[in-house]
Amino acid sequence: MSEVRVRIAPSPSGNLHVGTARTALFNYLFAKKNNGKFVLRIEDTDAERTSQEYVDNIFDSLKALGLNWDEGPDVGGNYGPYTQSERFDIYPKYIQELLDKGFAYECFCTPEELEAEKEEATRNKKPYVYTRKCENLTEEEKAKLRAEGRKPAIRFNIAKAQKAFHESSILEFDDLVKGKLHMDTDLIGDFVIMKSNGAPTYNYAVVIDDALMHITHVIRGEDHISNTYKQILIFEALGFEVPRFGHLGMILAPDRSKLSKRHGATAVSDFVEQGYLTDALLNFVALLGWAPSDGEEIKTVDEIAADFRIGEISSSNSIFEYDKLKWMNSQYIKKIPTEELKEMLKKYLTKYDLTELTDAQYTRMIEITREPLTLLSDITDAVPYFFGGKNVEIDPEVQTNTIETELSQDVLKTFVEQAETWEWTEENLHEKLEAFRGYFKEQKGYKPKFTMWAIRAAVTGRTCGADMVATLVILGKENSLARAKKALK
RNA sequence: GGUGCGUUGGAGGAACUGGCUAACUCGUUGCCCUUUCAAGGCAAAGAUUACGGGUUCAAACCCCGUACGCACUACCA
Repeated sequence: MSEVRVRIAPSPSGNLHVGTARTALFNYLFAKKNNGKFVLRIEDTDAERTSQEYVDNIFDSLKALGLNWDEGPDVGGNYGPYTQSERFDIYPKYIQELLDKGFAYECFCTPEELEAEKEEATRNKKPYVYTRKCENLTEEEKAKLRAEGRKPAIRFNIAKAQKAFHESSILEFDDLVKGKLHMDTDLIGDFVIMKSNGAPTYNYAVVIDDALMHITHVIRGEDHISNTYKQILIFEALGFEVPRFGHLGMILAPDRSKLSKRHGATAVSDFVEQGYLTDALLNFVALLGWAPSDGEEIKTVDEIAADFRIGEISSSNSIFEYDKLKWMNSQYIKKIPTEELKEMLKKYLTKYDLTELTDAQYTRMIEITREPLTLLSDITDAVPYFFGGKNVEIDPEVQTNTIETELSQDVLKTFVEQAETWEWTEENLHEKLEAFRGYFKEQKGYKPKFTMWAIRAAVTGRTCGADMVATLVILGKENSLARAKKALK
């Protein structure tokens, strides 16, 4: 059997979508599993919707995900170029072949005429299929239309191709994930393969590219199922070997509609910006439609590749559950060594003056605040009180409900007096505060929790946060006590 | 409207070619731990496998119908 070659062919009309990322992943896994090649092709035939910015985003996102391609626009390969707009000169040749073989014909219909036909059909509640009125135009008729200045589009002759290679009008293929799929080709209109401006259309260009790039397996979203029949026929008409196809279910938003911006992040770069780890995103997306055989969900791409079988992919749509992604992200964050994490988090701490802290203090701060992080960006709101020296912003509610209570004032007064003499190390403070809590509990019946709350509220302006002892040490005795004093009435 | 694909607890999903009380993970709830919030540990609740028929000793798995969802139905990709 020849080498397995798969491809991902995004259209640069937007940033790389998670759905595309998942498709890319499954292609990548399939290639890896079968020792094949993973090809990246940019489908930018529609110049109007395409932009270089998106091309860059696609490259960057795929790279960030670790989905490295063996052949592509930047790395090259034996079957380039890998950007459709650079392949425009190779498309006409096969159009001519199709024309010569009688599998395609020129169509002079105007958009208005087509539109009218369509309306007519919907008015009569008939399914619309192109009428093929240009199929048998004589040379004279064509010349006349050309003389009028009309430029023809080229249409593919479905019926002819179907008849040439199949016994009935039913076209069937064996899908890698969905099994046998079929369609009555009489219901497919003769579609345009080359626009009147000379540009190839999607369904035509993919076939030429896939054939010339020797793609053996086409794994893509199920929104392409209906295109598959058209494409198979072109492959056959041109005498190309037909690749195997595999169609994945779609990814839907929690409300079962298409995943769109209003649901939150949709592009890989959006997720990254929001503080998601690409490894977590990739792992999560792999679980949409696929399940590990050992039930262990947190897995590296290599582990997934080893366990991956295309036929086991679920063929139904799946819902993108942000909650589970968040959980997975938190699991991945936990695995990152602090040394690494503290660098990664700097990106989310730009609103603070990091020079206020020594490297040791900064490291300690990350150590004590990293535990509850779900998103990297959560760090931003978790650490404001480590900055600002003697001043800290107090939450108004905390001010009235916690700091100004009699209990808190009592605790703080004693704290300020006693702490003045304490040696300001974590070890020592730990002991001292334990005794401190014990004292209030025994003498006044204050719950340890409330005693600590008083101190925490005064020093951090909040009632919840990182480990209190470590926080005090990072802030230093001077700053800590200054804040505590300020809280006294 | 037509065509195609799909439907297992709130979500992801397991259950090999029909055979035990329908896994596991997220979420939810409760408990524990505790200087707070989390995290972590433990436990529980939650499914007559969309619905209705049929085949069979036996069906989530096979067949038929219904409903619902999604996709496609472009000189977009």
